[in-house]
Amino acid sequence: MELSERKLKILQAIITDYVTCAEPVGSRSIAKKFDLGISPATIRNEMSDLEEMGYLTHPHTSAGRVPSDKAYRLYVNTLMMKTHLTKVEKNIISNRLKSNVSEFELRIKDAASILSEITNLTSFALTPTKNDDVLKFIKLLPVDQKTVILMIVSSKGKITNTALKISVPFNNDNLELLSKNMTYNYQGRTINEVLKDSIIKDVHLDISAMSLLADNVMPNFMKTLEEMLNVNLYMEGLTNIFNIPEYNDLKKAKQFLEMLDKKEELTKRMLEREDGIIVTIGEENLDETMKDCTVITATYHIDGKPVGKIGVIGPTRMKYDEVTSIMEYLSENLSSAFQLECKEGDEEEND
Amino acid sequence: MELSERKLKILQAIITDYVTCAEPVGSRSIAKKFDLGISPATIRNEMSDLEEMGYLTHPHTSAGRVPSDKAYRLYVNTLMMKTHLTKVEKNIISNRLKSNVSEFELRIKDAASILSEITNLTSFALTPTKNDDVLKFIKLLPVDQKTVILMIVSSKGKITNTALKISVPFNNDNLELLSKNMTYNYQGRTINEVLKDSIIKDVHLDISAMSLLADNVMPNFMKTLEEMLNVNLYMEGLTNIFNIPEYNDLKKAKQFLEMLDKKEELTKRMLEREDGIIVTIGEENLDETMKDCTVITATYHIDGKPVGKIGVIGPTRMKYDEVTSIMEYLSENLSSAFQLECKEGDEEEND
DNA sequence: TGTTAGCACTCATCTTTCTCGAGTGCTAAT
DNA sequence: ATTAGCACTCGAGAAAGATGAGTGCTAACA
Repeated sequence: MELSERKLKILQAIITDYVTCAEPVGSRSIAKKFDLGISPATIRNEMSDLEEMGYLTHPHTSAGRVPSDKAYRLYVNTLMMKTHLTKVEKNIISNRLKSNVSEFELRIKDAASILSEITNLTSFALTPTKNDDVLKFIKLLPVDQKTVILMIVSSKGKITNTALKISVPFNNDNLELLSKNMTYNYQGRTINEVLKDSIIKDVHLDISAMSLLADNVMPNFMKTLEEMLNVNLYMEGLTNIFNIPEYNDLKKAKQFLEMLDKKEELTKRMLEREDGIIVTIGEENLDETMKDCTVITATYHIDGKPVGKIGVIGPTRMKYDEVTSIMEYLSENLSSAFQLECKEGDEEEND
Repeated sequence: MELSERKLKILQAIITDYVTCAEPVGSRSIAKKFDLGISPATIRNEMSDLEEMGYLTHPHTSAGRVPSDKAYRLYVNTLMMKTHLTKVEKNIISNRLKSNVSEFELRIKDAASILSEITNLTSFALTPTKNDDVLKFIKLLPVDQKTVILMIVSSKGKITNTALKISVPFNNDNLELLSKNMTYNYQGRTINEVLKDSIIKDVHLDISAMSLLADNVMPNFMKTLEEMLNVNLYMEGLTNIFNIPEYNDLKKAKQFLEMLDKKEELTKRMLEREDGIIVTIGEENLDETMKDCTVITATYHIDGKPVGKIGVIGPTRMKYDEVTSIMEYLSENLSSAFQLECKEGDEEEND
């Protein structure tokens, strides 16, 4: 059987209706709401065909039709049109992203926040992966007689520091020398390289006092590098699911929230996804617990490279057109927000 | 009417039973489970008295009795005995706090995590307030020709830094001079003082080039200080409520989660609470949305000063003895974990 | 041949009724 | 003062019935 123009129109009508009303759609209501020029009976026949073809399902005999995952897939791939965000929506997004917050992570969290507010879905944001982030310089700063701050700056402007308790005596010159030595050794290498390549794991220094200091610093340096690789996951709008009919049931809501509670797993799954706007609908999700959800992710960029993701999770019944449009706009805006701060900047040797 | 010894015993029995079973307690089951040497009929009479006195309530005629907030209050104040944590529990707590995580905030979050896992309640942790944290030194470090890192170290070892884009030319000497100047001006002052005292908001420098640089740096310095004052709230074990009979109802669960979603408000409320182990039961909570919850908070210390809080939120029916004991042990452990890292250290002038 | 009206049939949902039993409160006996 | 006995209450859950949206089929129509 083929998908005639009319079948497509009917399918689109059903999806449109179901997405907003969340109730199985009957032939009569389609005939009334959409001016297709055909009677309920005809629509019924077509619906029956569409069901046979796998685009619709039937909760039970006397209920209307519900779009299947396959139908949503078709809709996303070919039927749906990009919606244009209103100026108001655009303004909300760009204004809120124009952040009066200087902290990087907070802004990413904020992006997730905006996303959940506009879509009324549960959203998340992943902080950038630093896999191919190269070290720029390493600096040790004295705090007091036993404490040193280890500061690591990477090319993407990520700064990390840790206060270290040092058990051996040291002075400014020592620290300065070690800083330079470490910078010289690790500059331009990715964090992964430094961590994996055991050859360069030790800084060899002639003076024994310095060597002792290095012994104190190196384990913490490595630990800090490891922590730099961590990706954070922020979730927002968790309670939104209570307003979604699909989860109007304690068990379902519980399952949903418990799924999202496993943050490490979720993070892993999301990192695996390709770049760009990716939509996975129901059964398409590899994760068993997500088989009745739709996940949409978008990528944001720093220095033109995709480094992090934002996304939404919700029922398969969602306004795909609106949500994807919003995410596209939001991720682009987020990228350019970072662009302003983190542009170019790869000069060498400046401390 | 007076609370005879026997009435207290019965009340205690009812509380003990209700706290574990979550079902209204009948006279017969008390007589059976607790060897009080009196018959159900006698217990019924006493129960009737206890109800009159406000310690018990009656969902309906044919149901057993349920302890009131007043009963729990009595229990917490006088009836309850401190439970001793088992070695296993103690080990779990101290091992997990022995953190292989260097980042300060993560460890606090981890404490909340432990708390929710052991109590099966929803827990939270507040990061330290930095109200009376004094600035130790300020340092500006060059990254590239347009970027400078502003680093602020406070006495409690809190380090913050921000990458600043600078629109005027600068060199190492400039930065060094400005760093020293700022350190000299703000060292030893609390963040609040620096923020409020408008007199010292500007660093006055003779050389005009330096003045321009300072103009670039100061707004960000102030912004960063403001952000340093922020207290973070971490919540853990949100989905635990789904295992609590009291919230076995979509509406209740929703209300609960939505209450916790208002993080700013919650943070404020929790900061207002006194130090030490504080228990507020049901109606005792000022917040309307918490009138059927119990909140317990404990304080952790840095340098002997109470600076942050951990807490649990759950139904008024909870194991007060266990939970408070756990929280006491946990908060003490958390304090001493920080003690190790943040001890003394108040020397001056070292950069 | 495609479209439509008509009608019997289905089945989830809502409401009502009924039954069951845990637990009380009262009374009278100990 | 305590307790046994018994009638009474009332929520919870099961069973039965009513409702109505929506289908699927058939036969008539263009």
